[in-house]
Amino acid sequence: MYNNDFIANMLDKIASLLEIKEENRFKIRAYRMAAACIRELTFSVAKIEEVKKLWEIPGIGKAIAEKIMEISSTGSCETLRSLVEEIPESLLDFLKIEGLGPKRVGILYRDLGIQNAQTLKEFALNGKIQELNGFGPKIVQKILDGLEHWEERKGRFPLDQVVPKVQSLLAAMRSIPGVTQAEVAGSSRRWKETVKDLDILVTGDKEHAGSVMDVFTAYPEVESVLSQGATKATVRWTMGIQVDLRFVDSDCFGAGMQYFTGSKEHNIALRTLAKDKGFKTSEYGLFKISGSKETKVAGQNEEEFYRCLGMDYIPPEMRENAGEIEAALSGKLPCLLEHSDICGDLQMHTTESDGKNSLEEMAQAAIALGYKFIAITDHSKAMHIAHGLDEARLLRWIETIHKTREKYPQFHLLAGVEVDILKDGSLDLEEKVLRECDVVVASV
DNA sequence: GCCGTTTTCGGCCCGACTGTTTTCAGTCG
Ligand SMILES: Nc1nc2c(ncn2[C@H]2C[C@H](O)[C@@H](COP(=O)(O)OP(=O)(O)OP(=O)(O)O)O2)c(=O)[nH]1
Ligand SMILES: [Mg+2]
Ligand SMILES: [Mg+2]
Repeated sequence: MYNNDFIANMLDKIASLLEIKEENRFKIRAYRMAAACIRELTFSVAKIEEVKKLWEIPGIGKAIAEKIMEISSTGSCETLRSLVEEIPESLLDFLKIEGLGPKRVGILYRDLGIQNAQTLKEFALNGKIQELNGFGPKIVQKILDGLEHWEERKGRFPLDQVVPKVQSLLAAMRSIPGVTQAEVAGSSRRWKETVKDLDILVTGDKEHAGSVMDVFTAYPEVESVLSQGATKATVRWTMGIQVDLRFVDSDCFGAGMQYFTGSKEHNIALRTLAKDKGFKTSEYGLFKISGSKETKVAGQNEEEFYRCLGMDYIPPEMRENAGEIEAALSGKLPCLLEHSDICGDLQMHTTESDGKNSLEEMAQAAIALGYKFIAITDHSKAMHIAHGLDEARLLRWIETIHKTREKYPQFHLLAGVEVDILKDGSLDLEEKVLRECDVVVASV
């Protein structure tokens, strides 16, 4: 069964090949939009049996729906097969080189017949590439650098690995004179599990933009500066992650956050909607268009930005163009689950087996978190290394939990066990003992 | 390729930075 990511990746591959082929850019965007849209779906596309059902998904039309059906059942499609006859798949790797996009990759292939890394390096060194239209010494150097650092390429980073680093960077930015705000944006603000890069928005007086850029590019973690302009800079840190900084005026903070938080697909959908309603939106604000006149109607405040477009405020976590804009327009946005919505935990270990904290410590910590109940479910005896409980120990342990429970009358301290499922499928503890538990978790 | 209470054709988000462009294309966010 081909999953949604597999199908989306294949549509993205078709899009990239079409780009190198210099197909119509809106056709290419249609493939990219369809891919992004499939990644956001909460059900498996391959399970859909009728083309019509696919077709009903916004962003997927008749042509792409049929291709999806084909990919779902065969793992590929005719469009892709005939495309790779024209445009070698190996060219797709070149797109990852800084400074090489579909146009230049296409020229390299068509004019010089370059389709693998060896010949790319060869032609970069013998001066042939530099002679091409649209190429020069700087691009050639970037190609050579890109080939050199091919193996060091990093993929996406787990969010928890980068959060502490970004907090330190924000602190450094906030201490620059003239800076009013520094916040994390992009996929980190949308709380994606992994992020490709870090996106930082800094606001302040225009005359301080230069010093912000200087501090950012001289930050200790920086390995190289990829670009640096008046309001935007990109660097790569030694740990391999890229960091993007955007600077806007203080009164553009809301619009800047809206832009830089994304997602790209959410931004495009929102901007299209704004346009239909007679507005223009950018990182500088929301502008009402009348004739040739533009009047700024929002910019400072992100909530206001959405309100002026006639919709509820959309939390960053929902900004993926997965129906949230339509929901916000009709006041039907779902509520996000908050930490405060968690009222208990039914799987917890204590020092009685392999936990780090005692029964009382666990109970008190749960109460401090605002929980109404927890279940203590230490391991059963098959887990020797975890010092698992046998029947006799479990019975005594249940008694201890019952006694402890009396100290916390407002709180539900449940007695339980995490019982192993043995190789033959039976449980590790006798049923009559398990019956004494409030909660039994069975695990393999 | 997708889409539609101003539509089935003619639009499709908007802006910054770089390099080689003598007026802007390519790439990226
Ligand atoms: N309007 C508009 N905004 C864009 C576009 N591309 C990127 N952005 C905005 C929205 C993105 O969330 C933000 C940061 O871009 P990134 O490429 O870093 O993507 P993002 O952080 O969403 O995901 P990532 O984990 O980095 O892949 O910039 C675009 O084509 N149009
Ligand atoms: Mg990002
Ligand atoms: Mg970025």
